[in-house]
Amino acid sequence: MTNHEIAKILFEMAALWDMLGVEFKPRSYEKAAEGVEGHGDSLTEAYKKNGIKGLLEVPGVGKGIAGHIEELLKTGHYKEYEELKKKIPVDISNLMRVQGLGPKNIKTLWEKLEIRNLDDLERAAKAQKIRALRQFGQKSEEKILRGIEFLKQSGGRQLLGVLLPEIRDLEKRITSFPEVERAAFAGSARRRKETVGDIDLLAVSSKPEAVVDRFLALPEIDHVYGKGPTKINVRLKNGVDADLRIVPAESFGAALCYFTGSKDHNIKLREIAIKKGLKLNEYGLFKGNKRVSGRTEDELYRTLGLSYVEPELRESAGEIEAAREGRLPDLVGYEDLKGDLQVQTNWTDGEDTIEAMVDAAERYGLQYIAITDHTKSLAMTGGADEAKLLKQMAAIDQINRKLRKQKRNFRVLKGAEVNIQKDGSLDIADEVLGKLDVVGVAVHSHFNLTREEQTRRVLRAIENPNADIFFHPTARSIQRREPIALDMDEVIRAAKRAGTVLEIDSLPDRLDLKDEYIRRCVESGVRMCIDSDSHSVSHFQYLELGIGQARRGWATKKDIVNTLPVDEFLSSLKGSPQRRRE
DNA sequence: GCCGTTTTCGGCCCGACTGTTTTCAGTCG
Repeated sequence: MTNHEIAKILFEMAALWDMLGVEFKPRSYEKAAEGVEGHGDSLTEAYKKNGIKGLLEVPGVGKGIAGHIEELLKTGHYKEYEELKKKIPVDISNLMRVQGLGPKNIKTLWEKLEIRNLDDLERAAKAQKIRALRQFGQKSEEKILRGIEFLKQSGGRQLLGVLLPEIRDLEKRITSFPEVERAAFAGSARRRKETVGDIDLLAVSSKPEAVVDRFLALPEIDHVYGKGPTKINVRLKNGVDADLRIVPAESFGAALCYFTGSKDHNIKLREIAIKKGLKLNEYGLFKGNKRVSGRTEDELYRTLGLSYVEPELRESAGEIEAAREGRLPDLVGYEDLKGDLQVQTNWTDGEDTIEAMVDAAERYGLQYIAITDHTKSLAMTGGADEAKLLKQMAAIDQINRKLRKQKRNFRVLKGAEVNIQKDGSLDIADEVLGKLDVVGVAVHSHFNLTREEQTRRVLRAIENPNADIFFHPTARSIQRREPIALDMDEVIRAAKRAGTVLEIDSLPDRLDLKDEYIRRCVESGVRMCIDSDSHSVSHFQYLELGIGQARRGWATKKDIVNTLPVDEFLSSLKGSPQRRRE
């Protein structure tokens, strides 16, 4: 059973308790579901290894829910859930996805109209049966139909890398309104989560109504869900929802914090406020009616007795405690990278020449890149064999000579993205690998091996003395392909033993390693690198996403090898300098 | 049902907005 499947049942339980009017339980189940969903390790495995103790390690899961999960894993059944489902046999998870429908309304729709799923809901709404219900009306009915339509069209979250440019564009346009002093985007995009559900925007103005009017006039807006004097909620033509909130300058910090989230982080801040006899909301931190803080986030955190928490850390994952004790990490910065260690060119499946990639990387502010074209067993990309690699090395030597002559402070490293074969061996001869500056190894096939087989295969590759970096370790593709089944703790231990660097691949749909594994590497002292995996000159911009992910994993500059200047970087690789002789 | 630098019992964030209501429940973030 996957974590996702377990989490789904717990989410449904939360809704079911809500329908029954039970207090506090819903929130507990919800929190447990979130904990399970976000847990990197399979609970099935954790339970096999450590029994109920393994389950209790998940945040939000206590004795009660751990017992239910155990029952589910052991017997495939969960009695209480099945009984509640018998009482209210509806497709809760899908119905909850309709904007404006929550547990209470779903219960009413089931009791009065026997609506069980989205199809029933759509039929009833189209037949105008819903408007006749108490507490519903024509507008609710129309809203439900729009919600169903929206689900059919887009359905869910989009990749951060896809939305970020559009979010920044909106931010810029709002900033340019004459009544606006300043504007900022917040929400999960500011926390650099890998996917974004909707766009949260914040503006400072003393004329909020005028800002609302100007925002409404933007051509991007498709539909207005709701608007008030300081708040507006719309759907954009690109299919994404956006919220704009307008606050006075003295509330900007508090509003930015509130709007950035995460929700759990905010709740913890508010609890700290309560304990200090204060009240925290989006307008500021208050003692009675007196605002004591809130103009900037920095000030707000300090008043609460905390050091400033970077947005990427605000996931209620220990950052509050660390902020209280002054032991937050000094995160790797967005300007800290000096090199990029995974770059493809038109020698295989990249679009551009080595020279073009060099120019683009230099413009981006880098000092070195490794050219890492695919190798031969990845035939569809025109992967290089030994002879082609040797030829490319000669070409790179020539480019470096030219760069030196032009007095450019830039170096091209000879590398490859070497394919890991099914048995964990590499598809290029050791003798040639030994001539490269940087050897990356990667999984591009046999994604469906068992966890034991896959882990064994990957360990063999990591332990290969020629393998400097393990590229995109879990081979996931967000919203498209599941990660390969790996015992990540084993992988991290092996990387530590062998001195192999683990990569954070920055492509919008990879972001692999993901935040949770990055944090484990940081804790284990395993070094990582942040690469763009560029296949064209425009892809270096994605490095920002990888850096964001690294920050979400609490990584500092010293955890990331390509923050080093080129010579220091090269001599930090395993086996060097013996293996590499110029 | 969870959780703990005020607690192993007694709490559990806070406000905006909608739609249906004549004062508020439900949803959302």
